Amino acid sequence: MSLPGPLVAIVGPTASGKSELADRVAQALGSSVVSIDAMQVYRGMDVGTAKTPVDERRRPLLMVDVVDITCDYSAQRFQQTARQVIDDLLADGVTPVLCGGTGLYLNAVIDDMRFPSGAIGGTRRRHYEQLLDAMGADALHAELARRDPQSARLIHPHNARRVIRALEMQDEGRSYAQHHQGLHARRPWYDARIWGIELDRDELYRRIDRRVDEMFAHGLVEEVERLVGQGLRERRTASQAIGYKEVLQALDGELTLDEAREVIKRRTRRYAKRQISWFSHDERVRWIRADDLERAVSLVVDEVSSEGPEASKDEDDGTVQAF
RNA sequence: GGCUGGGUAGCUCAGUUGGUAGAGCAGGGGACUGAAAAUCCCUGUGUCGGGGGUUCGACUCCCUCCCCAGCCA
Repeated sequence: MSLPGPLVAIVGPTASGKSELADRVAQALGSSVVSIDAMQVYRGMDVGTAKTPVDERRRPLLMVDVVDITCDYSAQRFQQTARQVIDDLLADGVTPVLCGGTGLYLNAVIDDMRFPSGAIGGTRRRHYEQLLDAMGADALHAELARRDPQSARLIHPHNARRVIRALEMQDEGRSYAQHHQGLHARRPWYDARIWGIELDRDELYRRIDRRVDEMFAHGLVEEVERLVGQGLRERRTASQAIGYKEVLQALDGELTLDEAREVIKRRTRRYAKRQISWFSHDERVRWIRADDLERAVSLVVDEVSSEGPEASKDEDDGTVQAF
């Protein structure tokens, strides 16, 4: 049984030029772009997430502005809605163009990733967080080791966030270790053609610096002020986003605006490194340089259109290490 | 021109009574199934400004030159 598809995915580190490439590819395919980004889902978070402005979009941009910042989103919710969106496009006979840098969300959508069904968060999580404060990370990890030694072995004691998650799963009668597959062993859910944008580190960092400066020029501070009125400070997910967190600190007088700008750049660089690390361990990704946009567009487009939706077997066709 | 401080890892600096160097930050690498732009782990050799000398041995002492900062002319 062949997988649904095909679909195209453009991935890569932040500020590498994914959005433009994806938009152009979607234009060529008469399709839409599906954003794979944990922060662009939030309504009102625009300049800080580098969301392509409406009037610059050649094709519809989906999976952005789907919730208010007061909502604490999750990978599972993203999986559900994004798959619905993708399936609708496929049903219309077009090739969806996914685009984004949130590795977990990408894999949650295009791979067979199953989340436990129980509820999340709420009082139980608060309970564990209080426990963490009271006993410390090592003791909490020891508690996990007592209840679920297999999972405890997979999680570093200091990674309290994941320790808590594993304890929650244990409460649901599940084990983190059972669901854990690592990045390598994932089964595809869709027939996805994944392209990664590659560029020199120096050039990437220059682009990041430029982008951050542009965000300030385009009203990042005003955007944050506006969102504060909507409760940004109280939200744990939205308020920790790069750019938002630091401007919030600046508004609180903990940083000067210039310091905030530097911290944002540094944090973005590190984020980019994590993205590269995540995507470079997926063997399906074919890396391309986007120096020549036209060439990149036709490379991606030709690859799907030459085969047609039928010939979509998920085989490793000699993986072009494109130019 | 004279005096006084300084010149040690990309940056800021430590370096004990002479035994060929070490922190913070930056940077690099990695993990990853419900917060993921999050969370967590690993990672520090550089002509100790140049040259000469003393010494078994000098980043550490002496001489000299170069550079920087401040003060005095």
